[in-house]
Amino acid sequence: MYSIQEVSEKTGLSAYTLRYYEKEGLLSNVERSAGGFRQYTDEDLEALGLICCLKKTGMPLQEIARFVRLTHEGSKTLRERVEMLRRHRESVLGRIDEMQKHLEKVTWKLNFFSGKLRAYEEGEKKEA
Amino acid sequence: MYSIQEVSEKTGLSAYTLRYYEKEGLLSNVERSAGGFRQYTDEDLEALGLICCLKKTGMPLQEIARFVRLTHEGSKTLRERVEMLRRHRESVLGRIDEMQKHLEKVTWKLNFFSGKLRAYEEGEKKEA
DNA sequence: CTAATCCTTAAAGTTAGCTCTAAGTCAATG
DNA sequence: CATTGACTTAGAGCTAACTTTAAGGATTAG
Repeated sequence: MYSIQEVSEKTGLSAYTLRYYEKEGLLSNVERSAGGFRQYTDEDLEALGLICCLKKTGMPLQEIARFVRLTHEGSKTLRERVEMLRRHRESVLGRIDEMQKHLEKVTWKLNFFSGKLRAYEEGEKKEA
Repeated sequence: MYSIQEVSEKTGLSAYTLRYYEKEGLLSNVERSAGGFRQYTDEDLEALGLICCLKKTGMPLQEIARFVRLTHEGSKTLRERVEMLRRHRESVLGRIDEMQKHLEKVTWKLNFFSGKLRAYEEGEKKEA
């Protein structure tokens, strides 16, 4: 059982954000202490792991919330969830691919300017 | 020479966005017709290519604007520009790497749920 | 000539994803 | 028992990157 502060440290998400996520339906059924304090279980941390993973790969919070809702509806939504993950996976693959293409251009530009810089510094040396 | 509309079509950026980018200093010295209409040259398109590339790899507009400003200041800023590109390249590499790691988890989850789905559909068949 | 396109400034509106504050109460720790 | 930290709701504020509107005027292509 972890306090909101501990989970914040473990996940890198602020306590504000954790409450916000809960409000937005990304995380549900978080247990409470007798006094009403959130008590996160290891399962919650697991779930947060998936959430962060989906978020970091660019899935919008709304869609993550939908995924979580479907999960709570049980097996009859399995097809839909698999479909969501499949599409998301495709989109991530696409974005990685795009990034790599753009990276080539960045690298090219970097080399280009590095060359210019070397030439320029040669020029400076001569002047000195 | 291309009209703003044509450039919009070529780049996928709206005319609004093109004017906005100009205002923010991402694109400068765009030529004008006698009547004041923007007339983009092939060079401008080139520059837009780099801008889009940097943007798509996650560089904030402010930083792109800085890069463009430095470019206009000539060779004495070469070192700084090379440094910017070098750092940006590193950050892109890092993000691609992170994405790939997260992708593995997505793939794993997808396979996991696919398995569950198959089992579930088997169950359905038996019932029918 | 006329319809379609472009121009301007200034500012408001939008979306996503937080981030923080207020105001007041309650719980846990030493 | 005092201090620290958590709780609530509701709403304001923030950043980035647009997007749109308003209002009026000028230009260009066919």
